[in-house]
Amino acid sequence: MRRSPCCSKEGLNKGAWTALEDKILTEYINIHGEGKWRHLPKRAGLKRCGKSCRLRWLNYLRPDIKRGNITNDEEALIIRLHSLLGNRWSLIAGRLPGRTDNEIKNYWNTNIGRKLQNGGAGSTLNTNIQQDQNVKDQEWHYDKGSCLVQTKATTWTNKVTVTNEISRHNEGIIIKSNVIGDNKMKGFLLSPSKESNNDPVLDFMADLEMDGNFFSELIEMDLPESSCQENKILEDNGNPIMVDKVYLSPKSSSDTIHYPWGDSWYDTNFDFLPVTIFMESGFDWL
DNA sequence: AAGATAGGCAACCGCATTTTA
DNA sequence: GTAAAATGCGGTTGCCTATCT
Repeated sequence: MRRSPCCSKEGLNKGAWTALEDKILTEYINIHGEGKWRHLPKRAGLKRCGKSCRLRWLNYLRPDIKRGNITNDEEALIIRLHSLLGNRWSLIAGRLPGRTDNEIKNYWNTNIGRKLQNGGAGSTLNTNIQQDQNVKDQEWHYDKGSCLVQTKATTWTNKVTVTNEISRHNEGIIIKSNVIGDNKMKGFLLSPSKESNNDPVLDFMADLEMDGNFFSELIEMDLPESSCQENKILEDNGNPIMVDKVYLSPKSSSDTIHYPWGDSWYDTNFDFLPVTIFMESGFDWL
């Protein structure tokens, strides 16, 4: 037995919601709770698609929605999360209590995205991240493809090799030792297989299941001081280059790393600073 | 003052994934 | 196990308001 269609689109209201519709929806959900969106419009007496009701509730009517402008801290966090996750707005929103994915997406498109576009990534953003970019005469060795991406909001499916040893790299991504543990990252390296023609991001995704907690810990984990330079990485001569992902790199020149995809070796015995160094405050809930 | 343009945001649309019969 | 509905998500649209000319 199959389900019946979610709703007939005939005779349904579209466009802006009226105060009366909001009231009806709010009262219905207050009594019956969220969910069952398919049946909600009919039962509540709304001439709306269930999908529309859900959206209205989640983006506007929910009591825990935070109103008002995005704060500097929130903006900094959005930027940081976006550099890690890309346009995973729902996931980013999950880290900003009271903010919706739609709101963050709109904010990004109308504010941050524009800043980045106009001034170059990281160059005009008045954020804590930028302040921390002023560090350091570091020697950077880098290559494309070292980044973290999540395919879905709660589950990561990543292709990685996890090892407690220094590993050869031809098989693909390598992570050395205790990636997630006591919130310390000791020698965390990701790289694409140099033989692979695949997108390194995709390369990175398979084989290892990580739940939402992994991301929580990932956010909290130690990262190199300059990895948060908004899409900017310094070449050895000090000139910045623009990349489209955040790279994890060694902290100091004494820890010079030749990344695996360069057919070389690496030593992961170096320190990372906490990611929260880039945010001044307000992220205790992370 | 009026029309044009730009910006902001709520809502819609279509696709992917998950759930369920 | 399969197929279709339900749900979730990101991209896009279009309306409203503010600002500019």
